[in-house]
Amino acid sequence: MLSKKTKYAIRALIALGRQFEGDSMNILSIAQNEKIPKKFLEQILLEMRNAGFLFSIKGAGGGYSLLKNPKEINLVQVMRLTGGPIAQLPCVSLNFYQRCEECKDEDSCGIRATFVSVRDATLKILSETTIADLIAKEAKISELGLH
Amino acid sequence: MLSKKTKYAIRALIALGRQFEGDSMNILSIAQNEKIPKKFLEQILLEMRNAGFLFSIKGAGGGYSLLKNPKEINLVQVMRLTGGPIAQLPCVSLNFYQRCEECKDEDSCGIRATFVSVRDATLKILSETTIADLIAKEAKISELGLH
DNA sequence: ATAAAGTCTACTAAATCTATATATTTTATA
DNA sequence: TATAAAATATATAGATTTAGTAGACTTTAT
Repeated sequence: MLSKKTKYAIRALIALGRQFEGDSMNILSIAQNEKIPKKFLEQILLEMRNAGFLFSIKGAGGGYSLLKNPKEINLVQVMRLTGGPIAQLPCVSLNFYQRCEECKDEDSCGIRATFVSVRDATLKILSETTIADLIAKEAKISELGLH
Repeated sequence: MLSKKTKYAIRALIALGRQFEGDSMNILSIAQNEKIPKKFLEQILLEMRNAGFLFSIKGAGGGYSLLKNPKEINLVQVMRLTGGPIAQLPCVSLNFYQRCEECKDEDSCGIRATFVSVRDATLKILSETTIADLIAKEAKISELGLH
């Protein structure tokens, strides 16, 4: 399951991505627009800032802006940053690997092999989807009035 | 993340599948062979019994056996039974749908669209993988001594 | 000086997951 | 027929994770 934290992070990046190279946005306005609890969002933005995705200005009139181009941020990066593993099994995770305690032999484990496939399929989709793609999709549909 | 419950359920089905149409197995021996906490396994087997996957005999000499052919049990069925949703987002789940509170419009939501793709890719793999496949893979490799 | 805004750390509350406990029922068999 | 093996059923405990809140601090524009 995608955590709310990750979902909020993606939504915040979309909001900031729409303003890429434009004005900065403050936490409160993102929180209100995206319906994210403000204090929770603070933590999330801070983490993304410390990871080099965002730039911030303190003080009155301050706020956040996106440092990286939305085209260069894909969902794998965001999920790894905020949500931990993408894999559904620890023994299959590339970045958060943990052996199953009860496992007799990883190489012959059919469950593991299956979830390696699931992981790879997931990784493919998420690595090919960028914040720019999400912005484009949302803009396109609302502009056409298709909803 | 796949819960331990689901992982244990699959492992138990593999163990029972190896004996399909043969002798029944008791909880204790499955628990020991597969390194699953016995009391936890009891609950899991009971659930699968009540869902029509297993047949049980009470009393001394009793135990569990598989009712369905291992070829007819795929991982989607098992996961739905023991683990709940397969989707990574509630708003994308076929069987456990829940709207995102903060969602403005599902049709234009790029996050949602992405995770529909992830769900479908996952569903495809899991629905094509049966208990029989897992048994075959494990048997094949251990027989060849490849590990 | 004041208010707006980000920073940082700690904490709490709720939910979920994992596992255990206890009592009951059923059945084979010595 | 007493005993032990084994499943059934429900309740509960403990641990972990997730989500959200609180509060004190720093920085900066006006």
